[in-house]
Order: sequence, then C-alpha cells, then structure tokens
Amino acid sequence: MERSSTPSGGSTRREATRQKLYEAAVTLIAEQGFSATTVDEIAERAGVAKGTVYYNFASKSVLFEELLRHGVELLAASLREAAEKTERDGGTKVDALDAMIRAGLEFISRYPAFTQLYVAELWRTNRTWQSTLMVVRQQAVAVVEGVLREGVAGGELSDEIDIPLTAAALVGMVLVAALDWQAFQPERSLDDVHSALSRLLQGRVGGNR
Amino acid sequence: MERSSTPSGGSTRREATRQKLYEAAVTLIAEQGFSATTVDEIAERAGVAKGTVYYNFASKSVLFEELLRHGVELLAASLREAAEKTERDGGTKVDALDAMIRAGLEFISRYPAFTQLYVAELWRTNRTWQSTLMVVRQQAVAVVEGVLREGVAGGELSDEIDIPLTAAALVGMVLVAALDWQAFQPERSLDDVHSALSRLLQGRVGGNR
DNA sequence: CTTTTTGCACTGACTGGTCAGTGCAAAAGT
DNA sequence: ACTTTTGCACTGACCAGTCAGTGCAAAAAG
Repeated sequence: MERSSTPSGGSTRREATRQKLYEAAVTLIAEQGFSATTVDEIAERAGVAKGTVYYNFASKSVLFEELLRHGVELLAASLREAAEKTERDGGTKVDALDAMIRAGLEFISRYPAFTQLYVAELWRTNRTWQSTLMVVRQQAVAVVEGVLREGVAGGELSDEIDIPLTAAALVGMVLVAALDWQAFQPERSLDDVHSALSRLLQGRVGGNR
Repeated sequence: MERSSTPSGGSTRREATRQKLYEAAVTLIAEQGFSATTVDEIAERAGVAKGTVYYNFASKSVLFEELLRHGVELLAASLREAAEKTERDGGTKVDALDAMIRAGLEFISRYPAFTQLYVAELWRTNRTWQSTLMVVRQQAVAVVEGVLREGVAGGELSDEIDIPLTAAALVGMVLVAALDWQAFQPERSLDDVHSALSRLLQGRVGGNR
C-alpha cells in the first residue's frame, strides 16, 4: 500500500526506480510538454514496465508534481549555498548576488531539462499546477530577496530598490539568458555568460568602463 | 466570373474569422499549452464550427505557427518604434533601451496571453516549431542587438559587452519580470515595474544613489 | 426582371487512432 | 514472506482531421 512519501527510509530499489522515472520524465516533458508526453514513453525511456509507473505514482500528474518539487529543492539549495559561502568568505552582497548568478547558471547547465520545463509551466493560467508552482517559485525567489534585503539593510544596496520586483527580474534574467545560451549559442562558455550577466548586474553596461 | 474580392487582399469575412480564431487560440494555448488545447475548444471559443478551423488553416499546427508569426511582428514593430522615437527626440542609446523596456512591458500587458505562450514554447528542444521559433525570437532580439551595437559604435556603451548575450539577457529580464508581475503581483503599476527594471539597467542597484 | 448557376465560407456528424489508467498472474528481488 | 516489478490485454474517453452537404450573394442566362 501507500508507503510514507518521505524518501528517507524507503527501500533502495523503489527509490532507484522513482529516480529513473524522474529522469526519463523530465527530459521528455521538457522536450514535448506535459500533455504531449505519454506514460508509455516515460516507462520505455526509464526501462521499466508501464505498471511500475502506476505502482510508484498515483497518476501522470502526481509524477510531474513530485518532479517539480524535487527539482526546485536542488535549485534553492544550491543558490543558498552559494550565498552562504560568499558570506563566510567575507564577500559583499553584490558578490553574493554574483555567486548566485553563477550557481544558477551551473544548475541550469547541469539540469537543462528541468529548467526548460519549469519556465514553460510556471506562468500558465491553468489551475492544475498553480499551487505547486507558486511554492516552487517562491523558494527560488526568496533566496534572492533575502540577499537583497540584507544588502539594503546594511547600506550596501540602494534603499530605493523594489525588492520583490528586482529579485524576480534577476531570476528572470539568469533563467532566460541561460536557456538562450543552451538553445541558441551553446558554443559559448559558462564564463562568457556569467561575465555578461555580471556586467549587467554591476551597471557596467553604460559608460566606457 | 471574377469573384467580388475586396481590392486589398481576401474577403473581409474570411479575415474576420481568422482573427477570431487567433484570439481564441492564443488565450487557450497560453492557459493550457498547445497539446492540451483541442481544436473543438478553439472553435467553440471563437464561435465557429470545427470545420471552419480547417477551412481556414491546414492544421492545428499551422494555425499556431501563423499565430506566432503574427504576434511577434507586433512586438518587434513596437520595440523598433520605441527605439526610433527616442532617436528622433535626440535621446541616448541608454534612453532607447529604457524606452524599449517600457514598450516591452506595454506589449506584454496588452497581450499577456501571447507572451505566456511564447515563453512556454520557445525553448522546447522539440523539432516541430524550432525553425519558426528561431525566426520569431531573432526578430525580437535583433532590435535590441541593433541598439546595443550602435551604442558601442558611438562610444556610449562599453565595448566589452557581449552584444548577443546582453541582448538576450535584457529581453529575458523584461519578459520574466513582466510575467511575474502579471501572475504574482498584478497590483503593481506599470511604472513600478518599469522603474525597477530601469534601475537595474542603469546599475543603480549597488550604491546608495 | 426572373431564374439558374457558380463558388466561397461555413457546418457538424463521423471516423480512425491514441492514450491514461486498470487488472492480474507470474516472476524477480531482498 | 514480502515487496516490487513485469508483461500484456483491455477499456473508455477523447481528439485531429474528414466530408457530404447548407446558405448566401454575386454573376450569367433567359
């Protein structure tokens, strides 16, 4: 019957199967979208029988929702870690933002499919995922907002900035630049992309140095 | 024998039907995605019979492709217009970028559904739309690249900026900030969003004014 | 002027195929 | 022993695309 959903403690075999299903689903859904991806395809790509999908997940939608939650935890964790590391190393808040941009780019280049899928589904007016996605989004944006807030409090950043809007814009800038990089200019290095974004963040676009 | 055709182009009735179908399709696809939207739904929302969809468009995909082309032309035109107007008024290139940000925001708030759909479909690895979407994307990004290039040539902008990457990042910033605004903070005014982005562009985030 | 023809625009019932989800007995782990 | 996975046949809903036919107005014929 329904085992407790906490992964810690479940059998290893089951967990391994779920992992294979996540990986298969994330790439297929990123490529084709949720509706266009069939459960048969997911099962086949994961090398598993169709029945196994339904033994492990209540439905196709549930599989997708758990996938989203799983993925965004990884992202939020790596952003948080980047910010904290900068903190420990005595960097400024702008340094922390810069480190987070890099962490974001690294995440996206490691899990491009998850990012594609996230962007594609986030702003749907569709009621189905909305609640899951709101949570998921908030986790990522909150980390950036936290750093901005501390920067303003400490006088390092202008107190005129609009924290939620600026955080959203920064996340968007990184997200879209990264996807564009992967999709349309894959020959560029991560450093190229990082320094372009860094320059934008630090206002070194206008004025000749 | 010659059918009475209106001097410029096809019959008015046909054009009106196609317009209704565009409008119905754009909102439905933005809400649900391409695959999850049925032709029956589109026809019903447009107030026509299903057969009419196929009388006017070869297939569901073709309807969607023409919709994309139609929409991005509006966007590129309004960006171009904003840049040119700034030019005429003797503004700087940074002023032009700022005007384009505003034009982008205005476009998005006028056609939110188109923007949603564009973002959701653009980075799919799926082969189906790729060619159409590349063209569509290039039309929008090229306008921004043009202004950046002129700014660098004229010495107003740093010659160290990576034009394609910066253009993509700027477009992304505006796109995502605007969608976030619509979806999660709709009470904010266009001016709020514009000034937050403007501040980011002009590097007034770091430093207390 | 009246009747007939022509062709465009549209209609909606229908078809052939697809796919999420089920059921179950046998096999394979652990 | 028990949990998990397999393989496969099956169902019922749903959906893209088709097609024979309708309505209408302008043009041609009478």
